[in-house]
Parts: sequence; structure tokens; C-alpha cells
Amino acid sequence: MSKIRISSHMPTYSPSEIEAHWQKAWDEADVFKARRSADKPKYYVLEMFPYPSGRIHMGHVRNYTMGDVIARYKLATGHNVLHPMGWDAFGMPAENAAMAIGGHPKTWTYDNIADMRGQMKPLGLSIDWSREFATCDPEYYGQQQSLFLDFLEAGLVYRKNAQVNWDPVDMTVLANEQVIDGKGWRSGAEVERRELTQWFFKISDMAGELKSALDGLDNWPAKVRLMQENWIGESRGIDIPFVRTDGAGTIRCYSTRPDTMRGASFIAVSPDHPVAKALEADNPDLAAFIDECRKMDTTEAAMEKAEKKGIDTGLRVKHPVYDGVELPVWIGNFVLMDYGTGAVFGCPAHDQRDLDFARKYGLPVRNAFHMPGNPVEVEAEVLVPAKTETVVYIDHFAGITETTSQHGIDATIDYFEAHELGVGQTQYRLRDWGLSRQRYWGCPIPVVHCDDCGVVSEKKENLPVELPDDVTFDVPGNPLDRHPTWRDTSCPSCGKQAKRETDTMDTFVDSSWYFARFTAPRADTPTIKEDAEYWMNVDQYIGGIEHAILHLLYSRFFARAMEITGHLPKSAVEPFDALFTQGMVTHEIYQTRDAKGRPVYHLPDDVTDGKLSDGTEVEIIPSAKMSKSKKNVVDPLGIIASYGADTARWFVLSDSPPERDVEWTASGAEAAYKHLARVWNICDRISAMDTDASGTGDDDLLRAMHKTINDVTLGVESFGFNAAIAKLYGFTATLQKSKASHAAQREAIMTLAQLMAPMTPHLAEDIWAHQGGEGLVTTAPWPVADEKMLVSDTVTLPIQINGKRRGELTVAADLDKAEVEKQALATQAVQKALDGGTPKKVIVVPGRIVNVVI
RNA sequence: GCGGGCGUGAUGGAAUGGUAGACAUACCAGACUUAAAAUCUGUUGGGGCCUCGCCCCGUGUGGGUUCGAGUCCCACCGCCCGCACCA
Repeated sequence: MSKIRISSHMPTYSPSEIEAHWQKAWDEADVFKARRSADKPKYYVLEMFPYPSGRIHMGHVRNYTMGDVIARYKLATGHNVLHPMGWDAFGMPAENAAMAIGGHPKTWTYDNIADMRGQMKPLGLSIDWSREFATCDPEYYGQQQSLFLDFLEAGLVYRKNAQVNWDPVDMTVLANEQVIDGKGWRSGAEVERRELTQWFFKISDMAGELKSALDGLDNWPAKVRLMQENWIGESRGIDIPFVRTDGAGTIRCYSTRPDTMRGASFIAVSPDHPVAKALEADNPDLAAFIDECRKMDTTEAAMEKAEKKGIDTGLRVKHPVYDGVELPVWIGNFVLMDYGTGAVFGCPAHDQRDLDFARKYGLPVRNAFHMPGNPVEVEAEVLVPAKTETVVYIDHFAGITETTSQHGIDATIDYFEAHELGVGQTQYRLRDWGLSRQRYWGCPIPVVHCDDCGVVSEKKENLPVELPDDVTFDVPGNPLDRHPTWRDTSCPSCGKQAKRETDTMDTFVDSSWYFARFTAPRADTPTIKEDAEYWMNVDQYIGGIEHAILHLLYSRFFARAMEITGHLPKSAVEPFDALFTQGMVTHEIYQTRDAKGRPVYHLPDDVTDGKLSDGTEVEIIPSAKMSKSKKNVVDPLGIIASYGADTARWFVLSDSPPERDVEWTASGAEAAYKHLARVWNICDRISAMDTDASGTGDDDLLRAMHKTINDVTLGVESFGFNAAIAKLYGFTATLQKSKASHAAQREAIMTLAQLMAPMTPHLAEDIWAHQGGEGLVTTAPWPVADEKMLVSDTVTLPIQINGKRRGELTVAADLDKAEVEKQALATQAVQKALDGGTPKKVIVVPGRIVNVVI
């Protein structure tokens, strides 16, 4: 191997040698092994674990580097750090690969894990690899099955019939997100609605708790808390039974706007409502309509476009407060059976959907209120003012007149409850979590179906219920369903022939408790009390905003369910103390067009100065998330090979705030490399100095150093990595130009190495070793800024005249305000501006600024 | 439609209500070199007087609060994200 030498006496910064060497040193010293001990506080830092696609990408590099900075910083500040890594290894891609290229999902997955581990290790992450696991390890999913059985016993899981999206070609249930324009995302087949018996987690029981507990998550982004709040969707309303005129009981309607009761002109029930189902048998018109509704696409996009349709059932109900008023009962295709009571009352004057419906079917429109001073009846446009706005109620039964809608609602609920006309109720949008998937590559649901005993839990001593290896994917559907021997078993209760449940669990289940498993990854129970109590909660969780709702909500549910079943302490029901959502890594897109004008994309490696190697100019499309289809990807392995892991780590942290997207640029990466080489060269220069060498400016250098310690520490603690790096650039420039003594410069470079160590650990170790540092920089205590070195004897205050900077004044730092004012007024700039007059006011902010108002 | 966020040089971005543009990129100039690369040094928001230091303007637009606003408040414009037949 030939090396380019910059000059005869100066060796080159060679990351490939340095990085391999120090990774080996860390391994040998076993410095990242998480240990429990009483003498130190613990710190658990976790990045969302990856799906083993087989290749790491820059997004991984950024995510894990951020976590690594925190982990290494906490290690240096005297914590027992838990920083684990694992694999979210079940899921469709493995089955799809098996179908497309043959082979077995298991082989594909474990090969990918081995590849990705191999790609990740060169990053030099401070991970305790002894705790690694994959969710497809039987040891893991067996414990998950054990949890499932405990949840079942505690009433946290149940089975029910549910409408699902069924792909007739792939023969599986699809999640709503997997249905695109009414077709299966993979097969392209028309998706059918089917009623299947499915397993559900009772997450809706905890809706109120999951919502109210969001208030305590102070260290979560407000945005994520808000998204969860909206998803849970709490609304306060009332359940009103409408009495049928035919004497056959009541129809209960849920409403959040009971104050608009005066405007009620019809009630509408869902096609799946018991009332509709009862009428269906004797009324062919209704039956036809209901049938049409059932065929309707259930996807959200289709629902949005669908026309609002209805049919009059002929039934009538009494208005609960206005005697003699009767309302017709319609079936409406827009009424959802599983929200509220499956029935609503329509108030066309104050609801757009109801107005559309009323206009279409000639139903009356009546105002319940109007705006103050503007008593106009609703015609073409609905009247829906904000609940905080004051409106004038017309003929309101509770006697209210001019007030806000919010007060109108509250007063109406009180009135209804007092007169026993209805019951105030809090309703949630959150539905139970359907976890059954008709797939092979997932965690088997550990129950058995017995003709005599029904659904029977598998015995815990028989866990794990392992996936059989001898399966094929040459025909669509779930191979477990047609497996000759795996499926047939004996009933754990009566011993008779029975069949295993062939559905597997949604992969979101796997990721809903892995963080708890990391505290005791080899235990033969899901968790171990002492370990969970010691390590939980995750002190800092880091991941993408795309998991803001489902993964985090499911994990919060699981933590509560695990607490109920005795697997987690009470203190861990909110498992993530702090959450950080990092931005994406983006890159420009390079595009040309083929003969037919279709876009052709080019890899960044193939483009130099906006041209391809043959000289063709490319069109540059602004930065977007790295994606294989647009070819705007940079392979981390390539970057590590040419510049080293430290450069990749330094760059992804330096250019943008961590919560925002960072644009990968070749020039930026090169600049990062050059800077690291510069630091290395400074170290080399200092090493070459005479150890007795004296110099000038020691105090200035050391003051700058302590300032940098302070700034970088604050930066790392507040996720201000980019700002911390800017300070490190500044200090490096100061050190480079310094003429200070060898002792001062050595102290400066060693401190610089320590401050850089969380970001560029290999380079930092190398400098530390060159300067004769004791042990590893990784385990050396974090430097502490000397307060005395942070304050200088004099300060330079800007002088403003009427808020505009007009000069400056250098004074002793401890000079009192009156004297500062006196000196400021004496400056030339102020004297000139005053022109012999006197100032109206002088504001002196000590250590900050002087403002003279004229 | 509802909810939230953002808007600063050519670019990515700094700035507890207190000197706007830190740091980096890019560009330009200089040193070194036969030359280039690398390295090092320096300039760069706009305009004006050009007396070489000072003056005016400048953080999407318009208003407000304040001694002082990129930062706080109101309205508008633009972009981004989440949710949405939710009664």
C-alpha cells in the first residue's frame, strides 16, 4: 500500500488504520459492556432498532451517531451506560424475497443481519453487543408469546369478528396503509371487505390514560405529543336515547354538539346498526341499499370521495325536548358503526355534511343559534363558528340566550343529565389494535383451537411455539395454514386433536417491548425485576418522526400492560423519559432524460461538476430524502472506505441541527475530512515540540479552552451538536495559531481530543495516545470548565443610541452601573449624538449592553 | 376543513428580548510551487460618502408591544408536516 506523503516529516492522517486499531482496543478492554453498580447513576440510551434490510444507509449513520454521542458523553461523565442494539427482524420483506428469489425468510434475514452488523461495526459505536438479539430469535418471540398469554389472562387481549381488508391474491389481511386506491399494494388485486375473527389488544380501554399521561412527557417533542393526542382523539359529548314512536325502545345517538338540538331534523344510523339489520329482512329496498354500502370501499381515500347517500327507514323518533316534534330515521352510508353509538342526529344548519344530506333528500334546515346582531337563517352555507365565539341561541330549552358555544354545550349536557334525557360521555377515536396477520414470518400466536374446549392457551412450558422451517412460498397465502404437521396438535386442556392458531402477530408487537428486553436479554422470563428496575426507563430515545404515532403509542400501551402483568415496575409505564426525533439525510437528485423524455437518474458518484463522465449535463433537482429509486444515495461504506467513520460521523452532525434534515454534500464531507486531518496534524506538531518549550499567550489559549469546554458540554447536553462542532472549529483555529508553551498546547490538544471524542472517537483516542494520555480517552473523565477562566477582567460593551449600535466601551467587568453609565456618556459617539443635550434615559445591562435614549 | 411547524447572505445554518449573519460550504485574492493539488493567510449582505472611518438600509409582507425585536403579540402571504365522513 502506497501512501501519499504531504511532506517528508509529516505522516498522513490515516483513518483506516486508526479506526481498526481503536475498535480492537475498545473490544479488548470491554468498555461498552453495561454493568449494574450502586456507585454510579445509570443512563439508558436507545436508538430505534433497524429492520435488517441488508444494507445500512446514511439515515442509520446519523441516528446511531447521535445516540453514540450521548452514550459516550454519559460514559465520560460517570454513568453506567446501557446502549444496546438489535434487529426488528420479522416482516413481509423477508417473505417477499423468498417468493421473488427463492430461499427461506429465515436465511435471508439472518444473512442480512450478519451483513448489517458487519457494516455497522466500522462506525465505532459504543454498543454493548453482548445484549444483541433479533425479534425473530425463538428466545425473544417465545417470551413475547409468554407475554401474550399473560395479557390474555389479564383481559388485555380478546378475539372478535372484524371487518378487514382482504387481498384475494396474496390471501392475507392488509393494513389500511397497504391498500392503495382500493388495490393491494403488492398484488394490485381489488381489495375485498371480509369479516374475520381476529385478535385485538384492548388499547382503547387505556385511551384516556394514554392521553392524559402525555402531559407528563415534558422531554418529548410537543409535536409528537400533539400527534398522539389527535390520534387518540378525545371528545366530550353526550349519549342521547331517542324514543321510537313505534314503541320499540330507543335509538341512542352520540353528539358533541347537543346545544344544536333545536336544529335536529333527522337521525341517521349506520348500515351496520342493529336497527338497520333488523329492518333489512322485511324491506328489499333497505336490504339493497345496505348491501351497496357493504360493498363500498373502506379505504380512507375512497370514503372521502364517496357520495353521501341515505334511505328513509320509515321509522320515527320523538324529539327529546320539543314536545310533538318527530324526526325521521334514515340509514346513512357515512355513519360509522364503531364510533360513538353508530347513530347520529343530523343538524343541517350547523354541520356541512348534514346540510348536504338535508339538501339532497329535502329535509328541513333549522337554526339553533345565530350570530349576535345577525339573525339570518342558514340557507346555502352552514353556520359553524368557533366554540369560543359568542352566539345567540334561539328558544333554548335550558334558557340560555347569548353565550359561547362551549358554554351552550356544557349547559345542555347539564340540562340533559338533570332531566335524565342523556348521559355526558367522553369518546375516543382510538380503536383496538388488531394484531392478527395471515403471514408466516412473524411471531406465532400461542393458542390452540379445540372443538371441545374452544380457544385454549398453549402451556408456558411448551413455549416457544416455534415457526416450522420446512415451508414453501410457491403458492400464495400463509404456509402455516397448509403445513401438514405443525398445524395439527393436541389440545393443551383435554389432549384431543386440535389445531394451532396459524395467524402470526403484527410486527409492531415485536417492537413494543424490545426496549424492556434489552435490560435482561437472555432471561428465561420476559424481563427480570432487578434489571428492569435498575435500567428502565430509557433515558434518551432517538428515532424518526415516522414512528411518532403507532410505535410509540403501542409501546406506551405495552409498558402499561406489562406493569399490570408484573413484568415492569410501576415507574416504567411511560418507558421513554426523553424522546428525540432526528431529521433525514437528503441529497440532490441528478437527472437526464431518455429519447422518450422519461427521467433517468444518476448516482452522485457518477456526476462531477454537474456533468456525467461523457460530458452530458445533468439537471439538478433540489435535495430530497435519499432513495434508491431516485439514485440520490451515498453509501456509508464508500464514505468510510475513502474518509473513515469519524468523517462520516462528524459531517452528519455538523451541518444542520439534529432535528432537521441534513443535506449530504461531497464538498461538506471533504471539508470534514480536511478538518480532522488538520487536528491530527496539530497534534503531530505539538508532539514534535520541545517539551520544555515556553511561549506566549498561555492564558489566552487556556481561557479559550475552558470556554470551549463550557460551550461543547452545553451543546452536547441540549442536542446542539452542530453548534458544539462550530465551537470546536473555532477552538481548533485558535490552537493552530497559538504560540503558547508546550505544556499549554498539550493540555489544549488533549482537551480538544476529549471534547471531540463523542463525535470522532477514533481520532480522539489516537491523539490522546500520542500525547501520552492515561488509559483510553473513552473512559477518561469529561473535562470540567473552570469558572474562573470563563470570566474575564474586562468586558467590551456595545453602546446603542436609540437602539442602534453606535460604538463600544471596554470597562472592568465588575464596574458598577453608575460608573459604566458615566463612562458611556463620555464616549465620543454619545457626545456627538447628544450634541450638548441630555439623554432622556440610559439603560445599562451589566456585562451586556448600554443603550442611550435621546 | 382541523391542528402544528417553518420563512435569516449564493448555500447549510448561528444568535438566554441586548453588537444579525457564529461555524461551514461556495466564490475571489494572496503565500508556497516550474505548475497543479494539498496546505496556510485574507476578503465577501446591499447601498452611500469614499475623508478608509463613518452613515443609511437589511431576518417573507404589513402593523403592534419595548429603551431595544430574527426572537414576543396581531393580520396576511408562501412552504412543509400530521389528522380528517369522528357526529
